[in-house]
Amino acid sequence: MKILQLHSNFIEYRPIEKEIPSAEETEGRSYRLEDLIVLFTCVEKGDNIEVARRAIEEVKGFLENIKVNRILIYPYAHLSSNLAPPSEALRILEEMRVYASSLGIEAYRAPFGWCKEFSISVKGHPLAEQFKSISPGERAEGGEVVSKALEAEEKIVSHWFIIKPDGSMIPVDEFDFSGHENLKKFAAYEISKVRAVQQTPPHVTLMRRLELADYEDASDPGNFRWYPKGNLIKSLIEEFVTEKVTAYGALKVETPIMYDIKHPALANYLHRFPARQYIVKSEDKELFLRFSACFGQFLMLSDAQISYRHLPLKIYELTHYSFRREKSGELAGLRRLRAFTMPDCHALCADMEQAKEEAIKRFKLSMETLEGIGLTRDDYELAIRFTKDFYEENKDFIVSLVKIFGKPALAEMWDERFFYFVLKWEFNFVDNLDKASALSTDQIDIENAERYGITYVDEKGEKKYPLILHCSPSGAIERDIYALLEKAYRIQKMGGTPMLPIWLSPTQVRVIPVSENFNREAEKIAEELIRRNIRADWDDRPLTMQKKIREAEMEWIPFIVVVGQEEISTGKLAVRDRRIRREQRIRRMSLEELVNEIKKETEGKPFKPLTLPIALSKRPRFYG
RNA sequence: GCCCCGGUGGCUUAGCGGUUAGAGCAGCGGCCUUGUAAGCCGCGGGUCGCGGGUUCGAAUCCCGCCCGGGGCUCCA
Repeated sequence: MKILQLHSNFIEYRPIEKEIPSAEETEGRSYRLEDLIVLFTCVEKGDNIEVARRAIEEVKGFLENIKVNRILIYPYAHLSSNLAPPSEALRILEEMRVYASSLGIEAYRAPFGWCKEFSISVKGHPLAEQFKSISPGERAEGGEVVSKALEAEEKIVSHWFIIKPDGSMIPVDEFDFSGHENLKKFAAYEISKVRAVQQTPPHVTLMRRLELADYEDASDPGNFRWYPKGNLIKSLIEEFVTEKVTAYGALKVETPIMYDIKHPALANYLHRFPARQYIVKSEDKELFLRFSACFGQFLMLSDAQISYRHLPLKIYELTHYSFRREKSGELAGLRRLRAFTMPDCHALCADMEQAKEEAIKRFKLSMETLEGIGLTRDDYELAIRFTKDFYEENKDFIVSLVKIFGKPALAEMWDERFFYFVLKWEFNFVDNLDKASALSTDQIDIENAERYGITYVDEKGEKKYPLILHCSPSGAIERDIYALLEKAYRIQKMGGTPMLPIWLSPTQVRVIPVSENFNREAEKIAEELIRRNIRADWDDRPLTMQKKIREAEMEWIPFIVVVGQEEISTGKLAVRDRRIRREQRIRRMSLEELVNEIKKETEGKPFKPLTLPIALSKRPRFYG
């Protein structure tokens, strides 16, 4: 159906003569209507009642906007070369009028099948003239790749339980959540999907104030800019996760970020994955930007020679970036982005026994990863999702995950399998707005080896399809930072001092001279700390010491060293330790003791220098 | 994507039909120079998100778009 929609001061029309034998009967007089929307409407082959109604619903929205409630449906064949038969067209036009009337719109229809003369006066505002095209069964426009999984998921029947570490499985509504408030929030979020908070997420304010990251208007929503401090934190976490995963034995690789949308193995997978893609056009090809490392790794593995002796075979990539063109309303600060950095580790396993064994290793790896980043077991909740069949055959395995986790977990059981996996678990963080987001996750995939032609040769020399585990031990790096910031905010709200883990603090030690006379000493101390691989800087700006301390505190710097005559004479530094409560916050210690304490605190974590000048007067402000 | 809310110097904001749009912070210039969360004075800086409309007159009212937030929905 095509509609030319005109916001008119008036229209006058007069039927002259019948164009077709089936024309409606009508008086030959002139008709005039004022202050209305005229809909020159063309019914096309295949249009149905649903199209008629949808057209009216769209028009109704417009009527409400411009505060008009009168329409004229004017049959107008010239808008299409694919006309519906006249009888059908008449039926649909009449349906439009009746439906409009039922919605309280004052609706008229010009007679069908006549040659008419008309005069019209169209208003001059920008919205006055519009063209609409409505086709039957139309869902998304623009020939976009819409996931079948998205549609399938709407039909999924889920059963919700809480599994306790002792193995008992209790329907969610019978579980006593006392002592498990966070799990209660998480379960409520997952099941009822109801939340009623309306405010900027705390981490968004913090990521800007701390000059970590910000929105970039010139890009697509959900694509962020990262300032030096944010980039440092992000790359430290990336390196930490990479070290963990490679220590676990994964082979680190790199694969392209875009793929041909028409590639046979990929086209199918696209439909099985519930996400929308960015499309890049290149000459006559269309490519989609990856939303995970799956394709690249699967294509690589399908070309590899793999023996049962190599299994379980682990392969890893840190996707910088993965892209998911989430609907604009779903984006939220660092919690939900369109471009994000995600570690993705696949494991090929010979059979379900090996897969379960490997899954347990990865489960532990994920806990160690999150806890290394700076979250504790209290900060995240476990969800396990599986099919009914899988549960019945692998109950012990599911319970063993909960046992390792050590807290009750939310379980979702599906009657049927809609996805490529039979089991999936995630660690979820619940934020200050009671929203839950997945961090670590792993899946047992029973479908993609075959789809991608990934095989291994077993003991008998036969080709077999392995099972594939898909794990992100930390989840998106941006989301880890979101969790750390939300956690810090929560601590502050409860009267504590917010801070980042010391290994992630952009400045670990700030040196402040009591006056300009001690600038030289302050600089020397900062330089010495830097020489010892500690991120130190010094405040050389012409401000009062009090103000410098205040600013250092607002930057969440873990250690502030004030240098004056006393320190020079005694050789002991006055160290303001952020981890300690107000009263005893200042500790006397030597530089050596300070260095050792930081080294001990950050042991086993990667180190990178901060790429900002050591002297604060040389630093630009990126925000505020 | 749909619905609701918002966008005023770099940041936080006042003004919400009627003078040259006002402030704090930051920046710049100067003064001050020893002890743990804001020292003092001065100066510069604004197509009031963008486009259109209404009006004698628009930051202010209307429409569209962009960006952000929230909700629906969805996910790492």
